[in-house]
Amino acid sequence: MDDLTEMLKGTLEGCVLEIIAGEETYGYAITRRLNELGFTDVVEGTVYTILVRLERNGLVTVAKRPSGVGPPRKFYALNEAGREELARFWAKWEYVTSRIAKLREGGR
Amino acid sequence: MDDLTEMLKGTLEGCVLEIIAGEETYGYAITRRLNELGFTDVVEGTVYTILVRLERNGLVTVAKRPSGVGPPRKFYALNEAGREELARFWAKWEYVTSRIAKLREGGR
DNA sequence: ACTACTACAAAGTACCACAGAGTAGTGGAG
DNA sequence: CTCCACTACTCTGTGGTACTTTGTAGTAGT
Repeated sequence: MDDLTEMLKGTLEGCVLEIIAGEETYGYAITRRLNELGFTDVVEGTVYTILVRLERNGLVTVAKRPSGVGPPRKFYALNEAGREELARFWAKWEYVTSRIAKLREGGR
Repeated sequence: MDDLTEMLKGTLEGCVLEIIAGEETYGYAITRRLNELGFTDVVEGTVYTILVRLERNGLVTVAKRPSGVGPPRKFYALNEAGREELARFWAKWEYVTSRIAKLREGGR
């Protein structure tokens, strides 16, 4: 699928949040997960900026742990604020998708 | 619904395209239509920049007509390239929404 | 050494928001 | 009759945010 960049604005952060909500994980693995899911063009650099933002906004807790196969990993987990933000994200997502569905079917 | 700005990036243009595909229309009316649909914060300025872009990219044809209740309106209609772009937009939209649905249900 | 794994920073781009200016017609106050 | 207010309508400049690109750099196993 060609360039999804613009369409991912504002949603990629929510996706990362959802992935972290599922399990405590780290940047590199999150990137791989997104790639698997079909967001093949997402690279580490993108994910790290999102993670930095999440941390700055106090939505996640961070723990550094040795990896055994490379440099230490920084594991991220959602805190309460993060779960609330995730809920808000899904609410917005549903709102937007429902309006667009309506538009598409020519709804009034 | 609070700030949808970021989530609309990359989709608003497609919405405008879809509206124009439905009927030949003009900027002000498109804005009102989007507002009705639930995108209440979208303002004229935003729509005009999109229309300028569509025209520059050769996706629409333009016709200026007197209005009777104000300055002349610029009516936009999709051309063949515009219809193709719209089809690509929906394909991307379906792709993204399906991947996100998968992510949400914890799909592998 | 080489490769895979992992984190990060800087510069660039695209899209939308905000705010304001400017044009055209209508209806009402004086 | 003129001026003003109001609505409809278009256009432009500035700015913010998020994602991309590109590159650096460090750790550990083969």
